[in-house]
Amino acid sequence: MSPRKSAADAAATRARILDRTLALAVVHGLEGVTIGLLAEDLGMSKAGVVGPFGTKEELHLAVLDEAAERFRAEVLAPLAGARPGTGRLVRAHDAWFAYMASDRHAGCFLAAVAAEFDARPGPVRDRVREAFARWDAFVLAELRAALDAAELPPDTDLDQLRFELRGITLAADQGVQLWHDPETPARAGRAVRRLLTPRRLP
Amino acid sequence: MSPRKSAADAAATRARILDRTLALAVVHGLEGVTIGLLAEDLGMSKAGVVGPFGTKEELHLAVLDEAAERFRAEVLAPLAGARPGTGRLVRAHDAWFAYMASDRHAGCFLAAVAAEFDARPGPVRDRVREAFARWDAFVLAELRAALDAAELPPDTDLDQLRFELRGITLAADQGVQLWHDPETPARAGRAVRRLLTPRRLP
DNA sequence: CCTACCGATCGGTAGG
DNA sequence: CCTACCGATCGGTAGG
Repeated sequence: MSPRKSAADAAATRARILDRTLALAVVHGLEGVTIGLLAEDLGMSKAGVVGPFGTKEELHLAVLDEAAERFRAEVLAPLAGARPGTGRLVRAHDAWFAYMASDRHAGCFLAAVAAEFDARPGPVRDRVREAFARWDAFVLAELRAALDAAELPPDTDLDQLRFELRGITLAADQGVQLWHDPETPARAGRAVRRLLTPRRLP
Repeated sequence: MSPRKSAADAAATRARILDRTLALAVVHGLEGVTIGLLAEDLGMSKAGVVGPFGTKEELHLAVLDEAAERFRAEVLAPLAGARPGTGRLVRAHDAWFAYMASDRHAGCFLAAVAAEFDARPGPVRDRVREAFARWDAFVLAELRAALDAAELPPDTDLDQLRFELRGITLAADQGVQLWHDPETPARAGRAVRRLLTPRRLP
């Protein structure tokens, strides 16, 4: 407990811990962010770091939620008013690619944790799956709207398209994170357009 | 040193250690395979595990080479006699997707380590990059051969195609590892064909 | 390739 | 949110 602090102070401390955990996890992986490393980084005691969350795993889950929320706020929220369909889906991907290339890596973080925990059943893997499943649901809804609006050929395999869009985002993630290729966002944007823009036959 | 063992025995021990390290790293990540875990799994002492390699990092590098060699032997070697071009490139991807769906995961392992170490400069990241760069070189050579044989339109952006093929393999990896979707290899194969098969205009 | 051991660090708790 | 502390495990080494 923190008897000297108000509820607002406690929430601010929690937010600081989540922010640094996210930043360190991008480098070291979620499992690599030890309580000790985090305590030193924050200039706090280990007990102070774990306290607000209970256990390291609860902290992990809170960081995943924080990353998902940042991603939603930065990539999806600005498009809330636009009309569903290929146009908004292309812009959503462009926003993601720009977000990747910035120094804020919530999306890359989720992809990295997906790879880190894909063979380890448990609440962390479940939470990452849920984050990806929410994105998939968004993509499929946009594709269905596009199909209804005849922006895509009527026989389009939407699941196939969703799979290929996922591929482009993962390749973009690798292009940014592993290769530091500055052309990645543009290349990924072109790939999305190749997939979603109907081929006009001459 | 192991004064009671012949050189052949020493090599067999080394191979056993590498085999188990690879299997455990698929689950726990490369950093998650501690010397103690490995020693218990192998029924050996920690000194016996580290000895043949010197340090844990040398063991890591040896495992990366082992994975790259297995991948080469299982996916690329069988296609050595075929003619370069889109046909062989499609078959190489199909072989990779089938390999993913098997219980042998050297390819997935390399992708996982790429994500695990992409923000950690050092020899491990360098080695993973080299493995991916070798695959990229193969892909680009096939694409150039395809272009020379007019299997692709003359204005094809080969780097763009290489990027999109990388995306398909990463999406396939996630489909198998995170989602356990049995349709993944077929779906990924279709994606590769959509990309490499020239669109015949009516 | 084993035993025995090293200092450092792990996640976490008791108590304030 | 801190100090002080717990047993367990970390990577690695000395010596055989």
